[in-house]
Amino acid sequence: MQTRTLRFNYEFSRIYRKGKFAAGHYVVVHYLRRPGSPGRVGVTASRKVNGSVQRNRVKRLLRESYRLVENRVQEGYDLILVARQTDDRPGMRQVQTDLLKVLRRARLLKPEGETSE
RNA sequence: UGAGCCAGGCAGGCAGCCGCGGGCGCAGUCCGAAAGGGCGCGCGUGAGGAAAGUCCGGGCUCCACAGGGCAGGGUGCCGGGUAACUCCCGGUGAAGGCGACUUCAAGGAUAGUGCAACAGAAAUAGACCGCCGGCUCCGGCCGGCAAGGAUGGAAAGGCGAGGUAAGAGCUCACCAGCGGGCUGGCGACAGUCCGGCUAUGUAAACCCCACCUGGAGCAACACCGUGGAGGGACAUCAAUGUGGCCCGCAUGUCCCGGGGAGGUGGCUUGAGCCGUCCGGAAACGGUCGGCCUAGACAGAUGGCUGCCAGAUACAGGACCCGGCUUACAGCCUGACUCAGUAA
RNA sequence: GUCCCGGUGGCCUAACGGAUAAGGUAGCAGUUUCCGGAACUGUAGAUACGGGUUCGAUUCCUGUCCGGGACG
Repeated sequence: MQTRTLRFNYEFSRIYRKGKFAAGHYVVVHYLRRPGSPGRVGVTASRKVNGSVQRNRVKRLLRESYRLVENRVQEGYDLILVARQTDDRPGMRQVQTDLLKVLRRARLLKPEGETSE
């Protein structure tokens, strides 16, 4: 993964506090502009997602979804992808389309070249 | 064939491509004075039977501690296993089941104290109805009895016979319980004989007896530790600020101890796993041989495709072991029981 | 992750091992009023779940589930 991962709690806190967010059905994206940086990302699951198996599962799906669309994301942003608690257990396609929808709404995708993929 | 019961085991597999954590190797590039670090390539490795609940027991680490006792907590039939246990194995007794089998905190109620509501005459203590005898003014009174009725979870052993005015272990047989002897057993206990003649329940109520027991927990603990706060030393009025000037104070340099953020260790070779043989009824122990099998710190196992007939439960390590308990789709293997049918 | 508390009607609190589980508030119905409120009367509604000890369990023991707290 070219993008570096967020590591410390204060980094998460600053993005939650100062950044903006956009929510979908399965995922919430918090983002904060950070000029001059290649961009970093952190993946988390809501505490309401019951069971470590479910939490880790949705985090894996989110990581994989992000990896597949990584090169289409605007640079210079810190992102946090938060998995939400839902009644169903989402599959890969659902998470990926939801993530794309949210990123597009937050205008975090690169303007052109995305249709070529 | 159906129903059941017990023990053990598996927990989707294979292939291709992309991706992730740890390890080893390679040498290219970038950063750095260096040590080293980032990016890259290759090889190999990478969650469970419960990893869970945190209910017990240990290892390990730190703190406390001369020795002994009390208090508090725990355990509680017997023998064995184990590092240890509230666990496991075997046995005894009791309860349940036609049975295979299952379940049991299963010491002591003549050490003492407490409690036992309501009902009932009476709850550890006796006479309401009643039965029998006597008296009678026919209302009942006196005495005997504890078999029957009624209440209750429990009513002074049970049941039968004798006996009696009616009754009663009053007497006798059997059974239960209590005490003692003998036999078997390491023991719990079992069998048998004798005796006296009967003792409510509750100790997961206080308690008594026997045995065990310091406290905390890897976010323990150890090391490094920018800055900042504190203390000390030096320097020297040379410089700056305060001040009319000196002393002093702050700024300067060095040291000290404690140590927040962060980093490193602890961190995986261990009461380890697999197999052979031996001892043992078993749990388990021993000999020999082989193997190395996650160590993360926003926290690694995922995605796509194909095949296997179909389907994929409960669920993810966080210092490590031994147990218990709880959750769980679909199966496999073996022993046994009952019912039906056939031979 | 480690350690520690708690669970009673919709909500807030009571209940030496002995009831038909008590009270306040909210709900419903009625009385009162022209109507509403207040007041008065009545009424329904609960021991988180399972097992055990006991004659008898909200209480004692045990196992689950749920909620909360401390450290971080």
